[in-house]
Amino acid sequence: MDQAAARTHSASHAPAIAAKRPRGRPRKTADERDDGNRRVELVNAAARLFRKKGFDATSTRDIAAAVGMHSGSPFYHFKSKGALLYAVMDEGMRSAIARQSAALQAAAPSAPGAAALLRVLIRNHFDVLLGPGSDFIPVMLYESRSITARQRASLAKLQGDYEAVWEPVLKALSQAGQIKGPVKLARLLIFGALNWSVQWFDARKDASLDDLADAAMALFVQAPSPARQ
Amino acid sequence: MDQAAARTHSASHAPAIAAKRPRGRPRKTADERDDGNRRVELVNAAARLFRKKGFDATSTRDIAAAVGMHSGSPFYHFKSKGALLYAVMDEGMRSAIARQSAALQAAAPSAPGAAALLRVLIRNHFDVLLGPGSDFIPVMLYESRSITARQRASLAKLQGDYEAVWEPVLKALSQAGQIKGPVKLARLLIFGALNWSVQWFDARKDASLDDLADAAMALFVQAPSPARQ
DNA sequence: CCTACCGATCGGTAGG
DNA sequence: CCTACCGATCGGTAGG
Repeated sequence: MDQAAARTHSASHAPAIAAKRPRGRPRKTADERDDGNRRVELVNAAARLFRKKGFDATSTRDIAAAVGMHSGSPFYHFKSKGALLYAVMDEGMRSAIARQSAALQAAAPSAPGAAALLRVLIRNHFDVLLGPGSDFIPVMLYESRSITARQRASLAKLQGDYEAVWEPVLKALSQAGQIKGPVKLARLLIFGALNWSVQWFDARKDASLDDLADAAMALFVQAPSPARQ
Repeated sequence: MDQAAARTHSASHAPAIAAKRPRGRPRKTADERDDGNRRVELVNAAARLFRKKGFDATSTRDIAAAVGMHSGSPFYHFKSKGALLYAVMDEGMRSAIARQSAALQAAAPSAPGAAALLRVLIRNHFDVLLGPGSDFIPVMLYESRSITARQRASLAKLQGDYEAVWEPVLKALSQAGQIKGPVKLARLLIFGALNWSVQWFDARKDASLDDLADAAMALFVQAPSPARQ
């Protein structure tokens, strides 16, 4: 909670005035002494650059320059470029899981059906992929070739947690005849349809994220058979 | 026709015995004098490596070594590494378009309906993405960040040709009520579902390409309404 | 297509 | 976190 509040605060005022930071102990020059925040800045800059240019095409110098550091300084915070990439992915997954839980929580009071739950999951997924500050998950999806097998295994566990929430929802819709075909393949195809939006979605043109969620629901989920129920 | 035949012939016997080539004028040492084929070998090796390791992580030395050349020699055939990437993408798209035409041609005699046509298109698309020798299109899909704007525009034209065949089919199914939601978004979501299979499909486990096509059809296309028609 | 090579860039480190 | 630096690698070229 404290952690989340600090993150929100930092994110909201950081772009405004980067010069003076009245918070924290003003010892020394009251400048450059805000330890942990530089690490966060590095991860954020890395996420943005890795997404825009790709991991291999982004140099650690690019990242350092983006946060006003000199070329060797990122290695004071991260032991390698790969560790920075992993931090982006790990943080992205943990944030996505937290946001998914929150989205479901917000929808819980109305005791929604499986279709309504899936819409919440899909809508949140589009937000995680395409919403403001959404560089982390696209990096995880498209740069996983550049992490080690051990790191990939750790992330796969988080992805399993993320997808575990979808499984009962999809299964229920499958059993109700509203999603057709093998549910395992349906899940893979649906995630593909959503994840690919990173490639073509343009927030300025195209539809809103709500339009996207509506279109996905219409395409994948059939109306419940009026005969039974 | 001649060109296509030559390509087919070359592709079919090349993997067998790479040593002696009885064809062509056996002047000189009857070795290393088969001009144009080295270019094809380079493109094939580049496609395989670009897919496996990514464009940025593949060095021109890797590609040279893969075809038994020395480090500077690929630049005798291609003026830059980027030109090699573009050749992979361009050849991949032209081949995909040709295969799509052939697949439709083969299905034509039975005068199939829109749903049957879509299945042919989807099945061929999976083959292009996941079938034997299918490195070209995945490279085009996942490495487009590394080509120039001009090259991207040329490829977009080819992709337009490829997708133009899908449009009337999807529109017909949409008008028949068998595909729900805005047809433009449906097309993007469907291509996403198919293209993402590159990330998870494992030919050894999982389903066959026919199973995949069946699952996609079941998920996207609803049974025609029995009331009307 | 090989030989020999170059300038640039990169990830990373020592030592403060 | 900066300064100064290193070894390795890379795309590309001249000149045959």
